[in-house]
Amino acid sequence: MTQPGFSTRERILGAAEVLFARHGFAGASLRQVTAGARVNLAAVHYHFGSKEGLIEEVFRRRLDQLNRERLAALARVAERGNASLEDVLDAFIRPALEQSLEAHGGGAFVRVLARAYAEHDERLRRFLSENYGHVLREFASVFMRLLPHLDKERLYWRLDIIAGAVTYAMADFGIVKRRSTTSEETHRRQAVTHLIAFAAAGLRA
Amino acid sequence: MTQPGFSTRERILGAAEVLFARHGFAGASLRQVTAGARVNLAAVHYHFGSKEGLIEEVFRRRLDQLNRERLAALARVAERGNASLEDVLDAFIRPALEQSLEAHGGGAFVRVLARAYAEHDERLRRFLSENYGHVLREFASVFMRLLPHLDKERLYWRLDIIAGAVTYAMADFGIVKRRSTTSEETHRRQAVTHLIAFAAAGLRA
DNA sequence: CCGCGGATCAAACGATCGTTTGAATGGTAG
DNA sequence: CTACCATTCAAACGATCGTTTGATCCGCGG
Repeated sequence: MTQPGFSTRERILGAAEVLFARHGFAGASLRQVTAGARVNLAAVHYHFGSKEGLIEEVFRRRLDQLNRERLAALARVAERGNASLEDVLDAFIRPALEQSLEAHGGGAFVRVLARAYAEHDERLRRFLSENYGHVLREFASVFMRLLPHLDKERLYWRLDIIAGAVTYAMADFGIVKRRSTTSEETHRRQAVTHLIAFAAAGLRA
Repeated sequence: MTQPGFSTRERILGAAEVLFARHGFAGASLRQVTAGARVNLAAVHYHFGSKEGLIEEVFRRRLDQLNRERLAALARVAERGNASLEDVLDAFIRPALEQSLEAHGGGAFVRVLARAYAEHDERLRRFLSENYGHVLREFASVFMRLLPHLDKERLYWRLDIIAGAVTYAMADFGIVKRRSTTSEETHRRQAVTHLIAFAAAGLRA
């Protein structure tokens, strides 16, 4: 992604994603980004206007794809008719897993996303809510049908808890140390399996 | 905490905690910190040696107290003999809640802690592991006794998931918007109640 | 009374930050 | 070939960063 064969724009986005994941939005400088992407410093402002514009584009690119896949997976599950709780959770979580396993540093974005939560930035929250709020609402309505005994407030609380756990687990922030004999891919896949089982039990309680 | 009546050292720690929570470790400058604490810029280096030293002391001060209270709560639960899963979870989570409700900006530290996870900094992780790893091990062994059907690997995965959920919920990163009629204290207390119920169900699965 | 030392202060250090400028580059339409 | 326009480039802008310096303050023991 940061190598020749990709456009200047794509190389900047790729390098920014990795460096934002590693050092944070304030901690990663545009000079580090442009050095990593092997492009001129001014290219960032030419293509994205500002550092803030670059940050937003890093989000937009990945989240557009991620939420398209989530809605597609949800639709696939819903039309089968006999969807289980685990199926719906899988439709939400697995696309994030698959993206994190993509070739060109896909694993970095889940950490950028976790950073964004920690940033607690109001502008960013509004951006996320406006562009991707409908995805969450769609999942919530399906959960509501599957858990008729659960009142709305309880459901929202639990989905919130799950969202936090997913973010945390996918970003590999945990204390469970990956064994050197286990690949990063296997580790992430195990995390998803445990997450789904745990979340389903918590929702059914 | 940032007001007269507290020592220079305490005022710096208080202001730093709030600003690190709001803007991150890289995003909050020492000039902002010393301005907020109403002390001279050089006071940071006089009392803490460097910005890194200040960050470590912000952690040490709160975590020492937090984990002392966690172990005390665990001991209180254990000696009663008939401890439930919910009791043990409460011993882990409630001290964090109580600290977040303390008078002098206690709510800031849980967000600083969440930032630290996101930072993914190896030095900081080692610092946390060396100083507070024994607390986690102690809780794990109690959970192991209460959940004899659960193998060690599964237990560790689930505790990891819970730790993530707790961190995110206490830091108020969620999408559940607090109603204007609900105080921040009530909101946090509700979060803990839902967390414990959810986590207990997930562990029993 | 003096003088020592911890604490605080204003001021400046060089480095690095995001951003801007204006010129060079190179492909393409007329 | 010429003219144009999107792109890339080196260089510099002022602002702000963490850190250091040396002077100044002030309470306390001798």
